[in-house]
Amino acid sequence: MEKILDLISKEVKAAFAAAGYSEELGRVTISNRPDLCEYQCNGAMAGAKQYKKAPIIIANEVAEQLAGSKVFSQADAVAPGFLNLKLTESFLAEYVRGMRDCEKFGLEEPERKETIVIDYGGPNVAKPLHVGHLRSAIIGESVKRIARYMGHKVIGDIHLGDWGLQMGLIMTELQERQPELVYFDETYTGEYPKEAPFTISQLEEIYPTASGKSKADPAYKEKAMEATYKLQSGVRGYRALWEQIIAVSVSDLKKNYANLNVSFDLWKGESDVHDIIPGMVDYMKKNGYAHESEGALVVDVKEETDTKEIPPCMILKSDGASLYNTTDLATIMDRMEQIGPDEIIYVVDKRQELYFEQVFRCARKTELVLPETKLKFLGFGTMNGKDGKPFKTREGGVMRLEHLLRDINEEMYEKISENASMTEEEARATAKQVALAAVKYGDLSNQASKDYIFDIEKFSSFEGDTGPYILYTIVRIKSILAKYKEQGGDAEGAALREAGSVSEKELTMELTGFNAMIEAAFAETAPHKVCAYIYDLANAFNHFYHETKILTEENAEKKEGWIALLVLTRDVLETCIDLLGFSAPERM
RNA sequence: GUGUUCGUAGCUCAGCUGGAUAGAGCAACGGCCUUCUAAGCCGUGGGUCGGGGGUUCGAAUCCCUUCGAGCACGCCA
Repeated sequence: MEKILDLISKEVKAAFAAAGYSEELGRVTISNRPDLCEYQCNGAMAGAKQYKKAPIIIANEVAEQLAGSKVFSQADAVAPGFLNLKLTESFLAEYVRGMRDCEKFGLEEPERKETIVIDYGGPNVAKPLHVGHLRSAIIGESVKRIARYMGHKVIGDIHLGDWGLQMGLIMTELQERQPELVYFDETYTGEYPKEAPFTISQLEEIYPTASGKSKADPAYKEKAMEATYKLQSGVRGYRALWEQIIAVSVSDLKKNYANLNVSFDLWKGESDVHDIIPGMVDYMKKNGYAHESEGALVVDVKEETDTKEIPPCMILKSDGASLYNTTDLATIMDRMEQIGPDEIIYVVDKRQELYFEQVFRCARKTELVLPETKLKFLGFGTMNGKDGKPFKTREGGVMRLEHLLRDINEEMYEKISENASMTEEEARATAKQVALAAVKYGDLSNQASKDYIFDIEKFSSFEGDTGPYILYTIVRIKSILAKYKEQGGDAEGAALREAGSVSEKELTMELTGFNAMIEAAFAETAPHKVCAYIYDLANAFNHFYHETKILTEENAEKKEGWIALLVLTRDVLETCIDLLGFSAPERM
């Protein structure tokens, strides 16, 4: 379906043309003076100079053309040259009926279905998820869902940190503790045990211990580097042990991400591209892209238009070892070969922006990607505590994601058990659902690129612009619809009718903005636009709700129309929160 | 130092592809529950959009400048 603003603009453009002016002036926007009109067009003022006429004269001429329009019940020229517009109820009802009968509420399929890889999550194996991983997961998941809803083919890749020195450190520490393990016996040729010789909590404790030891003890570090080398050169026992570490860690990560309602299509990691790195480096050397600088192998990525010196992209360190750049470039190469995406989006801490700029330029220059391949950096800001400083536990340490969620779930459970009469089981489940909405909405309603204050009291509050408020609105609608059905009504089959009150019309108009909002949220990778939209929609609904007694309405036709409007509102709201990555309970 | 992002109500944030009187939420104050969930709704107060200059019929929005804050800047990831 065409977006409603385009449809209206078409009408006004025709009027401009008929009055002898350029069509371009007829662009319509949503009114910023809702007390005066619903939509407005400012083209008369823009065209005043070109046509050497007072804007109000132009506006009047256009308004005359619009008289008797089936779209506008009102089209007034107002000083100094605004064109104030109101829609006819019939046009609006027609549009909203079309919306309901469409697959995705009138959202059109994209002209070209693109393949998009979204790189988010980025946890490290054997390290617990902490609050720093929260934003990438929440934002990435939402961006993925929005792109998919748009009709694109979207692949979410977690991009695990599963290679390199950290793995060597863990294995070294394991060897210290359990030297008798067969993995370390290089003469062993048999099968390795299926059961891992450690649990996830042991693993999580081992890494920081090993990391600490290697800093204090050079010999220990040497051993870790050797272990890393053995792993990377494919020594059987080390590979087998590494696989165990990955397996234990990944199953724990899956559990944690599932609690966040986040899922990945690919669980690829840095290790997956290890084997293709030498070939890539050769290719860069042979084609003259890479050269030596201060002992390291680099690719220059400066451009003439730069306002600042951009350092070269390093491919190999002066000791010949690969580094993060190398892995990321190899990952791009791998993705181009395996998937061939039109676009890759990185949902990463914004502090890495310059780094990714280098990588992107390097990938382009070395033709790892096609000229038309889009590489997008979606940087997010820091999650701060109420003091405005990076979020910490009360003790000043890094907060584990698990603990954060546990605390919020508990707090929400207490609130819910105060109000509602539910079984403990239902209250627990509802609390979890509401808590997730609180956290996600709290994050996503801010622009991703900005730092934000993680204020759990604010987010989980039942008042104001919060996730719980959105859920509450949905639950209200569901409750009415359930009662309607109890009375024998057919809610899903109810027919929409023309709006009979201001609040009903406003709610309807809010609904019509859905497709344009989704397109904007996708184009700008901006989930916060979805939040802003559902907040307005929820407000419009609650306003309507308080003015309208639905179930007690005598006029059956009116009642049915309202029910139909509620069904559509519920469906749009639930679709939107699904795009944000959470869901609503039946009651709360 | 260079670059970059940002500065909007007491607090947290929208608005920024230029349009009328700059919007929400929280906090404060005042109303509305025998009626579909008051986790709601309605209202009041609160602003030199950091300062200055420019472009424009018209600027929170675009340009310049200045002050302040965060962040980044080749062998970490």
